[in-house]
Amino acid sequence: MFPDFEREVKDCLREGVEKVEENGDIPINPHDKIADISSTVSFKVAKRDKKDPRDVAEDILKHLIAIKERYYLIGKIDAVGPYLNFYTSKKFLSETLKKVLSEREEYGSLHYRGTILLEHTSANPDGPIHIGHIRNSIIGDSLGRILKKAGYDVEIQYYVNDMGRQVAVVAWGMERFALDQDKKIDHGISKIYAGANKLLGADAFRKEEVDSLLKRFEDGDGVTIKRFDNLVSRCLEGIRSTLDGMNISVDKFVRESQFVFNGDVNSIISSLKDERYAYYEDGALMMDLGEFGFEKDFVVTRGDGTSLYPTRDLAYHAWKSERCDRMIDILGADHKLISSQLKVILKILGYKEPEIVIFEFVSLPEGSMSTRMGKFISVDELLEKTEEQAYLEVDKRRKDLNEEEKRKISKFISIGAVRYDIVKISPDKATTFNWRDALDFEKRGSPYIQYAHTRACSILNKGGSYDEPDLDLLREEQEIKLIKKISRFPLAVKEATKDLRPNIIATYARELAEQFGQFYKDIPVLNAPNGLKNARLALVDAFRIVVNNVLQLLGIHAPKYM
RNA sequence: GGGCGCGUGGCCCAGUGGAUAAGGCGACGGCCUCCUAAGCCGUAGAUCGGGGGUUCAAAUCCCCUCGCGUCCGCCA
Repeated sequence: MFPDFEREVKDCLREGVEKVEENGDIPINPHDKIADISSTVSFKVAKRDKKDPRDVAEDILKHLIAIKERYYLIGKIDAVGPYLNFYTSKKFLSETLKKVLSEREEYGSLHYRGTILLEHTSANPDGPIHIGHIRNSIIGDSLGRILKKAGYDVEIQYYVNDMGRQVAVVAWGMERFALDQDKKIDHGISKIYAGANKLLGADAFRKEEVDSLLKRFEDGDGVTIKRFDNLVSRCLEGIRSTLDGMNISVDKFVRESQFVFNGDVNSIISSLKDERYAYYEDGALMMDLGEFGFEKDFVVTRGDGTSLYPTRDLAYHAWKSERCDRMIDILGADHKLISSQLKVILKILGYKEPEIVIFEFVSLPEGSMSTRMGKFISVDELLEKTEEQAYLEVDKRRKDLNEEEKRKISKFISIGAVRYDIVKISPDKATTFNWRDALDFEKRGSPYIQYAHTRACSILNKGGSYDEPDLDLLREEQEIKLIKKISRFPLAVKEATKDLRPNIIATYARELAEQFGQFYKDIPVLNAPNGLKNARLALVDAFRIVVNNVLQLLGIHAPKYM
């Protein structure tokens, strides 16, 4: 409903401001600090006419008042100093609730169109995913859900690096170390990978063995390919089960090697060598991207003509480019340079450019993580510990529940807590992981929002069904504030979609739950007189629907009780 | 050395051109005969790293500077 109000305010302003002969953009601010929407046009007009913006605001206000009756979602309009403030009408409030109650889980959906290929995670299959990778997965998964809500047709892809040097190192290590059968497969592989790296050290001879393994793979040697494929598939199985456990789904795992074997990489290389930016150095094909602002040249092939990861990535993006309207990649900060070079080269070749969402690193108090060194905290371990902690919290409060129920609750609380803690942080903030915060459930994170949902469910459960509510009875401050917050959900979806920032949804979810908390405290529902009770039940139901929809966008379970 | 990002109360963090800088943790003080206290209310705590500039208006834009992170040709 808020977008409709926004449109009315814009139309109304345009009409009113024309009277003072101003045509350009009409600036409005939807923030709810003071009014529901405010406008700063007065400054603009005042500057042009060299007048006091406060006088201009008064002047415009007169015109607005005269026409405002035709805008049924606008209630009060006033001018505070130079600011023109718009407030929603009573009609707006009841229309908002009607819309939520009829659209249900569709509420908040927008009408954007097109297909998007969203790539996220794409962690190398050399071990389990750790708390750095999961930031990628959570941002990507949440964004995917948000973009679907916005109306896009979204396919999630995980690009599998199945022929990189790390895979060769694991394959090499497999022959020298026994796989720990007690461990989850990706953890077992990680141990071998770290062990192999240690053994390789600076040993040139051993490194040559790894190189020749890689060469045999690229030359299409059946046995080597099978070995690589086997361990990549098994590692991926482990990664996939971790992702599943966090409500993260991937539509397609795309293997890097397919672009080498089907000739795509070679055709990219031959197109590139005909470009005027191309040159050879010691047998390696290079691209001078100086005119695009890159100091360092881009290396397309090794001296021996074999391809490098960025070149194979180019082939992957060229392939994606022909299968969608938009490509979005979620990448760690270490890919900033390479991804902007990739964009430029795709453009040179005439392909679509991906939109890149960069997130900064997650480090440990003792420094950065490294799969190669075996120095990381895995997502499996994080979930295990948070679930354990969540169990203590559940057990403390719900002695009445049986073991199975308590386990079930601890599980969705811990998944939600982890997801929320990560998604709420702006992607461009580097963070340091610490156990104290990760295991703290006494803050306004996911459990708080889930709890608001359970309270609403509990009221609805006890209140029974309601019929034909007279929504105009909802006149208390906390009722109105809650409805207004509910009305802004589509706005949050729109902003998160436009900026590709899922943390906007996380903030909205918290604000929505906070508003319900205040409502809950001040407004009795079950003990209210009949008509009012009916209307309030409808409001609680509307809140329940919206908080459920928001949690859905964050991949967090909305429980009926906890 | 260069590029990019970040710097907001003791700690974490939202806000990226407009009004009184939003929350959380921690601290202090209140609220359960009443829909789950995983809650609600209140108090203390911020020269938005520092300096200069643009603007009617700057945490937000520009320049300089300091600190941290990250990247900088045959790894991925």
